Amino acid sequence: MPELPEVETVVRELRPRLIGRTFTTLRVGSKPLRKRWTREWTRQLQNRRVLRIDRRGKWIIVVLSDGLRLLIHLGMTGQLTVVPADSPRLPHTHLVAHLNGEDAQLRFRDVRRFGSVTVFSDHAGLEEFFELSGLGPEPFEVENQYFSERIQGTRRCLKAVLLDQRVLAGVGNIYADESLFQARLHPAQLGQDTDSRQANRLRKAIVAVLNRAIEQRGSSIRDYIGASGQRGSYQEEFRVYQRTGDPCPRCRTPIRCTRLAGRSTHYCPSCQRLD
DNA sequence: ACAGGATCCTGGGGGC
DNA sequence: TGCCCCCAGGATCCTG
Repeated sequence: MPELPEVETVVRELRPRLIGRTFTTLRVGSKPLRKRWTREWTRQLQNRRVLRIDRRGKWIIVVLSDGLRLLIHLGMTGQLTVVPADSPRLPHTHLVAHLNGEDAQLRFRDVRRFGSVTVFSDHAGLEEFFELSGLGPEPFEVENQYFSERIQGTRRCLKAVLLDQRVLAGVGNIYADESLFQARLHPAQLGQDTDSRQANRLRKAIVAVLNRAIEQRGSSIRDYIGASGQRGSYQEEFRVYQRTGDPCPRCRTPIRCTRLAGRSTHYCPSCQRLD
């Protein structure tokens, strides 16, 4: 569910609520997430203090004392919130970490359990994990040449390339569609048929769309909420995503929906031509 | 090597 | 109202 803007919003809202505080008691649910929880992780996290919170693509990194790293992925329906300890515990809450000081808890809730929570002993261990998964660069730091080469070097369609976390880290189904619309590129266009001018346009569109979405604290379609429990509002600015049949905001042609790379894909058949 | 499809899981909505 | 099917913001494994 959550893509880069949603994850960035969670991280920004976690920082003032978590940094400087210590995990005291940890409670773990019985149902497994993508990675099964170990007793060792509970032991490691106990009495560790939160020093910093970072984001890499759709990953949340909680840096704790003694180099420990708590790595979290929200999957499709993950929610990471800091709430008063006495607030009702909702169903599908898989991890509760009690915080010292004020009576608050960090909670991880995930209905579909596509999310994951993992612990790494140090910076090197986490970097090795990212290395192994081939996680690509942050969209904001990408150079034109790198992006063009990655796009032109594949026979996959642009939609599939944007969803590939090894090319860019953080773009998902919503922002892929919105960025392709902004760049006026057809989602089914093949990477190898894309010239560098178009690739550059796409790169710029991605950055602009992501930045605007972050300003709006991400998109809340159904499950997504930030660390404070607040919803995002970028869904009100969707121009193609989930707007099948609506008039294109540029040319009034009805927005079309098709299936690409196994995902529903929204585009304007008139503004986004396949050449 | 690469691309596309199936899979993991739960809940909500539409059609009958 | 009930049932069945399809769909959903993601990542990973398998197949051809």
